[in-house]
Amino acid sequence: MLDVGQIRADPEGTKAALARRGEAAVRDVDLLLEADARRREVLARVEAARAERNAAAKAIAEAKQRGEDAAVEIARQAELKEQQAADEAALAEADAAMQEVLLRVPNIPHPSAPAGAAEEDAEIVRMHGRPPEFGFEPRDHLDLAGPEGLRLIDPESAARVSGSRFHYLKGDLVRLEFALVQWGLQKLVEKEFVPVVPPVLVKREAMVGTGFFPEAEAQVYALATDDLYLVGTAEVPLASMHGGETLAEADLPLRYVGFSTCFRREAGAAGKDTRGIFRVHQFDKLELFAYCRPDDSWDEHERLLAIEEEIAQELGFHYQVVDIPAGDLGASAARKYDIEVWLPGQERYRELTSCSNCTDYQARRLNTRFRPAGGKPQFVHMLNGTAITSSRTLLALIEYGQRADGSVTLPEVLRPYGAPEVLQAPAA
RNA sequence: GGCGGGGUGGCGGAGCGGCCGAACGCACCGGUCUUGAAAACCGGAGACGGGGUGCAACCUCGUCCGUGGGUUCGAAUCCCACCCCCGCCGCCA
Repeated sequence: MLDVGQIRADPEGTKAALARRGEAAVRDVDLLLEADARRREVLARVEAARAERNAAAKAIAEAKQRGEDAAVEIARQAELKEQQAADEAALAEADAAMQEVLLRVPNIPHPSAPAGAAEEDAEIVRMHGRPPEFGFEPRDHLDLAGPEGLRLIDPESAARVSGSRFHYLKGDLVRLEFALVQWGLQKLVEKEFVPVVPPVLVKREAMVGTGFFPEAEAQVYALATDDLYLVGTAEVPLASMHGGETLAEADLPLRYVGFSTCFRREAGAAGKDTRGIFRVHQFDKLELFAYCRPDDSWDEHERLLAIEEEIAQELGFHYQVVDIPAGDLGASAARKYDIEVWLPGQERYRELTSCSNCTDYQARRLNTRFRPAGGKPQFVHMLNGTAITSSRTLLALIEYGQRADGSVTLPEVLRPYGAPEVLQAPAA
């Protein structure tokens, strides 16, 4: 959520900045300013009326103290209340109108975020490595590990049990997932991230607070009977964890690494990426999350990206870092980097991880602040980034480790954490 | 799931329907005293929003005692719903 005071102070600047996201956001700023003006106009009247009634109530109290009869004042009070009712209702209406628009307006993109709205407008920041050479025609992860291969990924049974875009992960791939998680966790704990297993069912407030609602409501599974929502990322509970709190400045930055299962409806993705486990309804993820002082957030953003790159490099991936264009940013992000890994099976770069600076957008919605030395409380900045996923990281490892005979070897670094040297087909 | 108790400022904890934005204690900030500190004493301090100002200091008004409704001229205080915490019972991976 943006700062209304800031928008009021510089409406044209705000609109110009938001125009990089598209026209809808610009129109919303106008709506917001209208609603805000209306609200303040009514508010002035309502507050004057309230002041009058407060004074009258005080007069009644004093009269009663003296043992006098206050019937006349009481009658007057009833009258004032009557007159005020319409304005109070108008105020509630104006408030609601403003809130609605305010929740919809996305974060202001950082000036350095590239122009454009399409995936292709992303700027390549840098490349690492080069595409692996196999000396044979590389296969994709489903050929290698699916029903026709090592039988470690079973989408067919899952389709019967749960529907499309679900899968069973079996045998050595499960060991690999847990090894990856342990390895990642170890690395992040060394970097002083606090591990967290958060709740994956959250209330509506958490979804709104992190900016997933209203923008991405269609992507979220809802449990109607309990009024809870399944998170698509640990970002939601990690961002909400300190909601309403005023953090101590000395505690910043707060860095967490959350492990959670993630649930995504993938509405609107019909027919897209249906092969294998690239785009699925359920996967596990190790997520980076940081709370920091506003002055530090751009450094923190680079730091999170560097960690993601370190992970990708140690796993042996060839990738490019892209800077997501303003028009393609999620509502909460001011700037976002993706790491796109080269997939031998698809012969192209695909999103592996993502890393966003949401500045104070989520903090304002969730009311998470800190008190600078001697100053007034202000909103923290929040950032999030993917460390490791059980879908795409696993997928890439399978494709990178393949050999001519269809067997798959795994990186040395994971062996101490329980990963097998070579993936074996399960007994059953 | 059933029954009972409870949510008040940074923390603890009072609070009669009007004199309560809220006693008191701790923590905090400033001052006196002291070579310095501690102690003692004196004083000050909440958040958010509107207006007076372009900002700030400051002044002023409003809102906030878990959340949302209601009763009342007037609600921290009474009523209802919801959320959360604690206890006991039941059920259970």
